[in-house]
Amino acid sequence: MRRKTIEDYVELIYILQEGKQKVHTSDIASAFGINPASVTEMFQKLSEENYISYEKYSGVTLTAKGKKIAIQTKQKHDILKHFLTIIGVDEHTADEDACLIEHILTKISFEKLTKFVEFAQHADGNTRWLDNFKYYDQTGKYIECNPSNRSQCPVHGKKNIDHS
Amino acid sequence: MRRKTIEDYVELIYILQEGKQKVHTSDIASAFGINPASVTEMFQKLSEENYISYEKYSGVTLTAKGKKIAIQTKQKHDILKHFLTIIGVDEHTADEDACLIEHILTKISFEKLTKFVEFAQHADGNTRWLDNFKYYDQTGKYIECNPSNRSQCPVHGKKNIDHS
DNA sequence: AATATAATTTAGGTACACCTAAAATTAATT
DNA sequence: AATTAATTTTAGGTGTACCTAAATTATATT
Repeated sequence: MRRKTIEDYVELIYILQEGKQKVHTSDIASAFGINPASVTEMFQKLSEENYISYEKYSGVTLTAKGKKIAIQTKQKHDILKHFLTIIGVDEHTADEDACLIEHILTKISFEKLTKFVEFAQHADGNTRWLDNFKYYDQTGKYIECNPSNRSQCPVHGKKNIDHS
Repeated sequence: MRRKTIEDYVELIYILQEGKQKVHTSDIASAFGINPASVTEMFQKLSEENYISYEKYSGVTLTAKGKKIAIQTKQKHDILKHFLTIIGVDEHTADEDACLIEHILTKISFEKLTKFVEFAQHADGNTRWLDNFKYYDQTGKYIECNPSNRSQCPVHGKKNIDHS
């Protein structure tokens, strides 16, 4: 099995597992938009390699091994999605892109991206640059929000745009 | 053929084409680390779909259609790599990750990322936040570089770290 | 409880991008 | 020019994740 396949399946099982005991073939099939027969096949393989515990006709649950990977993958997904929304990507697109990138980004890049998101989240007066970025994104113009030109600054002077 | 396959091949052909007329089976094979026979197969398919012009035993060149995709893909690659290096990923890793992400990032995300890189590149005094990010990356501490605390600011007061 | 319905699994099959080994072609060496 | 060496292609084969159709098992209805 490919890394992407394992991660996609255990991540989805992890998410669907919330509030129910077992995840069924049909749950996965409809979520992925694939045939239930394909899911059965994957359940067998995932079970062989101990990512899930599986008994015929009864659905699956994650093993500790599977759960660990699910959590790691979901975490990557969330960070990636968060990053994309920070730079202005709509939630739906951010979700879709995160879904694909989560499997291939190296640990190094992921760590840097995590730090970046943390940094961008830190709102104690340091996020002015983010407003500036949004302004650039919308207008194509660079602005400098020094105290000296704050009144005519379109972002902090609150004249043209909503940057809530 | 998968989108990724087409893009990988035409992009590489485009890069290897520089300074020579034709790109050969063996060039691609060694660059991708795959068997020359596999490249021949792909040449046939890429030729069928008009991405390259191919004559047996004589190598290939990109068609207009292939070149267009190659350029678009390379541009995506460069932006992605650039972005990753901005947030502190080493060049080699940035290159590898860009290679994979370039095929899957949506147009929307790519456009936002492009803007972000442009914004980060714009050095007219607006990149202080980037220094702050680097500082956070290295120390885990958030700083605020107001004019009032500039002297004791570890980034712009140039006391602790090199942030050239 | 018997039967109808729904879900799951098995069996056999497909497309894709790779592979190896052998054949064909081109290029290099004597 | 003839032979050797290197490159390229053909032919047949592999693994992965999907598919369809049919068989099996579980669930719901009367």
